[in-house]
Amino acid sequence: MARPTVHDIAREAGVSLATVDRVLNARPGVRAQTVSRVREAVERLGYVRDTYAANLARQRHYRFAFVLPDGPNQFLDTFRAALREAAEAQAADRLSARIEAVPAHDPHAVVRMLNGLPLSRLDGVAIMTPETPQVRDAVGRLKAEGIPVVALVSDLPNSPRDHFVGINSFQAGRTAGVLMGRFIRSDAARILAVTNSMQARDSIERRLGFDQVMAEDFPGMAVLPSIESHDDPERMARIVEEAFRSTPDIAGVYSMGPGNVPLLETLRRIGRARDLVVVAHELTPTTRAALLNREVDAVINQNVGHLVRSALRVLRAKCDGAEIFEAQERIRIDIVLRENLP
Amino acid sequence: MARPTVHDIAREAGVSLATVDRVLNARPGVRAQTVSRVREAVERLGYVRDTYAANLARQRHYRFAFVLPDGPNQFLDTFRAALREAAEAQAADRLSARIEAVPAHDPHAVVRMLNGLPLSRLDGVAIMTPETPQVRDAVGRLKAEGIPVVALVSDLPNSPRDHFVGINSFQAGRTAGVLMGRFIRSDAARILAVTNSMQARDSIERRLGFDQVMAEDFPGMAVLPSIESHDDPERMARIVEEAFRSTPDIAGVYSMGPGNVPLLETLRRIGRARDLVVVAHELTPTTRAALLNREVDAVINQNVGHLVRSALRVLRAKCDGAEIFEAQERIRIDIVLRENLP
DNA sequence: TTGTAGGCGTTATCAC
DNA sequence: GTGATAACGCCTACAA
Repeated sequence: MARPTVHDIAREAGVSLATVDRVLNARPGVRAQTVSRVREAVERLGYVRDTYAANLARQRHYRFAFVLPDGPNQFLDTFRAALREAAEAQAADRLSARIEAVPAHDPHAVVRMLNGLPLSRLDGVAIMTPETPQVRDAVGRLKAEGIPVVALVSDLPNSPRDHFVGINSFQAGRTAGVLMGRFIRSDAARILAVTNSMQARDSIERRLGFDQVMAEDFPGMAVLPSIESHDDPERMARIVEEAFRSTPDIAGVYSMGPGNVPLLETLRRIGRARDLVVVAHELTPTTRAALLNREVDAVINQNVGHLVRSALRVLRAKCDGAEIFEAQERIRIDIVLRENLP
Repeated sequence: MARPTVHDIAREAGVSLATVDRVLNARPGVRAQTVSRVREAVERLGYVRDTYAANLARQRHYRFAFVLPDGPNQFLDTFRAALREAAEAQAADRLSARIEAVPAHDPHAVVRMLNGLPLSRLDGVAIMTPETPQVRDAVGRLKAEGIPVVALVSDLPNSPRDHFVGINSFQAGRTAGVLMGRFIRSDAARILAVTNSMQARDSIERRLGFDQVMAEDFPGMAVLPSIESHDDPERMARIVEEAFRSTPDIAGVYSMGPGNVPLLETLRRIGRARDLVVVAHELTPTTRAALLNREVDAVINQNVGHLVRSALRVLRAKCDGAEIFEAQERIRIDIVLRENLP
């Protein structure tokens, strides 16, 4: 009636505990015949290993490093908060997650950080950074040392990372596009696309998806060339004002990157904050407030809690050599409107 | 450097293991002074209980029953599949979840089931059923026996259930409403609202939310009185055809309940499947296919995986007398379009 | 190739 | 009130 243990298997198979353990953990030094005797007993009794006991005996612990860009960014703030919270909640489960901050926009700093990680006291690494050849190599070195690596939010597709935790930017852009097209109540319209930098692959892919939907489903609408703030609020104000001056019939704004604070301020200043359809990415205090006061119409979001928990689960699974449960790890593209704001 | 254990606490506080355990588990029979000595040691060393070891020593296991309506329903099918999957994945963590099927639309059967549950072999119950006074009493009896109870998908707000796992139907209706209003490209339109039964509280609340948004934000649109299929496909066909005959200028259909298969078949038959804005609830094989072929424009969804995992986590927490992590347990109202289909 | 004995960190059952 | 001591189920030296 009660769950069978290794003792039951041992008795059933007529061998000792150690032999059962060797078979269960696929260790060498057991005769093929004995192996199958044990396997049969496992099968017959319906044995499932007790992970609590196993982890206890193994003295297993998971020490992870999260290499994240530093600097002021509301998305990153909420992400870091979610990570700290999750790490704290799982401390009792022998998990620790350190945040390793790296100056944003400094690819060399990321590489230095990755190469300087204390490999002997580390069981996995999560990295949020744009891909460069040097980053790729650094990931390769970590993998060569046997350390699991996951890419976070921004994929490193040409590196040997084990897994990507995040959403497909192209699909996210398509989702933004269809909302823009359907929310604008006229068939012909001009749309302004804004980001910090079109160097970032995220922005490129989002724009690609956005344009694709526009071309397919809203042929009367035209998306203007992307304007770039380079993370400079004053530049943002200038280029947005300029765009509205030279193209007054803009009906929608697609904010592909960060910088929603200066963007919305500028729209407010020029008196266009309420009559436009605005679609932005990432739910932050700013976009949340803007949804509530109807300055932003839709936010395309990736839930930071999910990102964090998924990264932790995947790293754990990779450490244990366990399968990951794909369906659970797929990060959804959330559409957040004023009405379904969490 | 390594994590402190109860042994370290005992040494630090100058007491024995047993005393430390008594303090940690708030058991009686320890002098107040000794208690604070131990507490201080815990504080000083930063001790956190190892859940693996604790669960092992306690021989803790979690046996849950899920009381679910039987009968053909795509949402329930996906829900049951998700439950089986989650239960299997957590079998190694000493969790078992049985599904107790109950004839749908038979309140007495639910009550009989609840009253007949083997209380001595049960650590928690999740219930998906409409609220009736008898159900309320049955939940009361379970609680009186000390068994944690969660309501699933459909809340039992007047019962002493510990927690509700699901979404707010009113908000879900508002979300459907705003999508309908914004997706219809004219300012004046008639909208057909369909469900199986307006007896169900879910449908009532969804309709309420839907109407509220319509009145507030789309004053030119009119929602027709809800039509009810009573779970009869032929009746569904008849009433929908009739509605379109008597009101040909319908521009949108809001499907509040189950029955999307006969609804879509009927729309197809009368040649209206592609020119309407259709908003439905719950992502199922039918609504998924309809999103892909553009017969349905938006689906309001509650992720079954989340529902299941949340219910399991909450029941576990209640068994352990632990706090639940609210943010993680809030089920989101997912908006699913063709573009962000998972 | 197989078995024995002890330990992982916590809890529970005894004595004192 | 308090303290030894033996589980819990699994893993791992080391011995045979």
